[in-house]
Amino acid sequence: MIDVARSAGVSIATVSAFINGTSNVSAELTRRIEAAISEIGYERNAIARSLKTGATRTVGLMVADIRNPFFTDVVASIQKVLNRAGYAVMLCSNEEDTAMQDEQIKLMLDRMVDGLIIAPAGEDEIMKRLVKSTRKPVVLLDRTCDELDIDAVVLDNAQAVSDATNYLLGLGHRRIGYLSGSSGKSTGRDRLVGYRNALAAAGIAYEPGLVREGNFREADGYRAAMELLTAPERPTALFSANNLMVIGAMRAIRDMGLECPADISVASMDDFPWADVFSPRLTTVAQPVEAIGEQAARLLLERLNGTAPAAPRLLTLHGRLVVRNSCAPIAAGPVSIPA
Amino acid sequence: MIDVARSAGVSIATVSAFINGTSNVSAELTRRIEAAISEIGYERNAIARSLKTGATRTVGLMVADIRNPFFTDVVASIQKVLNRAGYAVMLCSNEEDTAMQDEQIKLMLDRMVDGLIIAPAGEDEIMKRLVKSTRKPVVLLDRTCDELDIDAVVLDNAQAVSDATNYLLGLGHRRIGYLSGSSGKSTGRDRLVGYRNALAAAGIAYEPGLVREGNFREADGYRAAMELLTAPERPTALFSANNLMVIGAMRAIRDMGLECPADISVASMDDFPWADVFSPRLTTVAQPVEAIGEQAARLLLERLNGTAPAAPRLLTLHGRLVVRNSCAPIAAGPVSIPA
DNA sequence: AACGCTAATCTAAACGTTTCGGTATTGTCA
DNA sequence: TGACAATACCGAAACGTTTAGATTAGCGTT
Repeated sequence: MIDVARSAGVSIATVSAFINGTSNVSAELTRRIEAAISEIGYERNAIARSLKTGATRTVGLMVADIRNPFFTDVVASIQKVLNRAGYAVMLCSNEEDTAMQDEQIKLMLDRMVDGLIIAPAGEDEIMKRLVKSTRKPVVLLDRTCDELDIDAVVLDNAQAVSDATNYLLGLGHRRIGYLSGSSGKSTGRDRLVGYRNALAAAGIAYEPGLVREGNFREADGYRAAMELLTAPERPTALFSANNLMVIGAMRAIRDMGLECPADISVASMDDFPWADVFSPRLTTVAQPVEAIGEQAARLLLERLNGTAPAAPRLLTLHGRLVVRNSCAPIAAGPVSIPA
Repeated sequence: MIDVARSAGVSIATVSAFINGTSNVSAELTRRIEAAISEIGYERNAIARSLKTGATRTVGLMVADIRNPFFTDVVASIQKVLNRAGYAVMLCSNEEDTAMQDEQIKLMLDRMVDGLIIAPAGEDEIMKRLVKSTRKPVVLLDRTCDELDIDAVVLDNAQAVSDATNYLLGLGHRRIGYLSGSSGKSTGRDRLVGYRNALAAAGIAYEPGLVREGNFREADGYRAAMELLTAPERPTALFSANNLMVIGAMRAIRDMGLECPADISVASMDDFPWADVFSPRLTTVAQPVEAIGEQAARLLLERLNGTAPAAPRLLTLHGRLVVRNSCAPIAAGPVSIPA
């Protein structure tokens, strides 16, 4: 910039004013500056600018698992609105691990991002301290966090799972195995609540033996489903608290030589783009992924622009049960024991 | 830092030396500086540091489609090795679109990333000029680019598709529909070469009418498959040049009321984690996603460390045909016409 | 006691912007 | 014609580091 100023025979303050449109500069100087810029091939140094202005126009985005199509969709959506607003996004994944999570948050904060959108892997103290002590706006994605009074956008998880459970109940299922997410995450807890609520409303006793906790990964789903399938009294249906675990569950079903839905019904949180072309065509509750991303980005943008109210906002979106053919009706009465 | 220096009664140069371990500082001053740091809660400003050192310890990563599980896996792998080396990654997606691609590259370069890993959406001039004119190291991922003599890691695409085509040929298929990727990308071209090579080696004439070009997205696969399936003489097998298009193809097959593999065989590039638990269990050629990511990250890291040879390196990894049950053998002879 | 050498510390100049306050220059109006 | 305001431009001080080179102190030699 100093070279441009010299070449155009003006001060650097004028060049800066021209570039940023901060104040009027005469036609004559505009011409000379433009000429100098294109001759020199000048490009503004964003680092120096950031140092002076204190903003990087970059936001950090931490998801819980970058390989999970749910998060991928949300990332794409967030990306779109943030880019349109002139922000770049620094992405990372905590791999559903709190230690990793702390590291990643530090990494981003250290890069001086202007704000953060995070899907917490858990509610550990370090992470809480980190987000409480930073002065940058943070919005929670997919999962809330106790003690953190900040913007968040989540699904009405209890309702979503309740809907799915009711559907299974409606088909006559009474022993519904539940592959739960980690109780260390709000999604894990809230979804379980939905299951219990639906059971309670139907007057069915909650049976802890039908619930297995995992950490939302495929391997967890496999293990959990295996335990349920090899138990003395096998459930007639399985509900998985997320998309990755249901794949593990299907693998377990296959390995046990069972057929879905003939031998066991399966339903799950989170939809797949391929769900209605491969068999069994899974019944799922689809999340409004696009909207979740848009809203999270919007909340953050409003904080960054200072157009947000002081009070934290909690946005709750709604899932949609997509019935396909992975659940079969069951004969009335208690569990049918094959002859 | 200036406050820390004042509080510890030393110069800022000494504080800097202590923090960076640049030179020895006495036990006494170390103690005082540490005390001052923790008292003040000082954290180094990475922006100022970058301004001075000219490095951000951030690398830009542009994939072609962030929703494509292939890229997601590669991203996760790159992320892992880059983070371990102390780099953050700024991720974006060009959505298989060259205009978007130019924008994204500018966005990242503007953020002063130290290097770039990109999966080009195409070989447009702007993009070439951009990467030629930047002084930052760039490595190409998944796709090469004419006229760009830089590091790249790709699959042996011709071989991969050739293997799959041979498999289909071995089952007796003679009319193999090919859902091609865009000819504007090296993957699109190289994979088609593999198909033609296999056909040629088997002494089968290449029939352009059996090939439809798409842009690697699900909708393209649907459209392309539909065209092939509604043609007067329908192919007995379909090969899709990538994972997203094969889903579209399966949708088309379903919409046409056909069964796979009974009515038509299907195989595809790129594996899915769920491929062997949902039916039809797709036969695919799996890419070594983890290795691709690792190698790309390694190439870049070596450039950043200055430990790379001057000459550009081209790494070619190999795919692996995973046979499942989406392809059926066909009766010998020409296409069987149902009575 | 003077000297040189090494190690520890400091001073001050960058890095490339933005921005505050000031100075010409011009135009307006009494 | 002189005072005043508005406009266009500039000088220089930040922003928070790193780092080359200067200074100082300590210590062994002679």
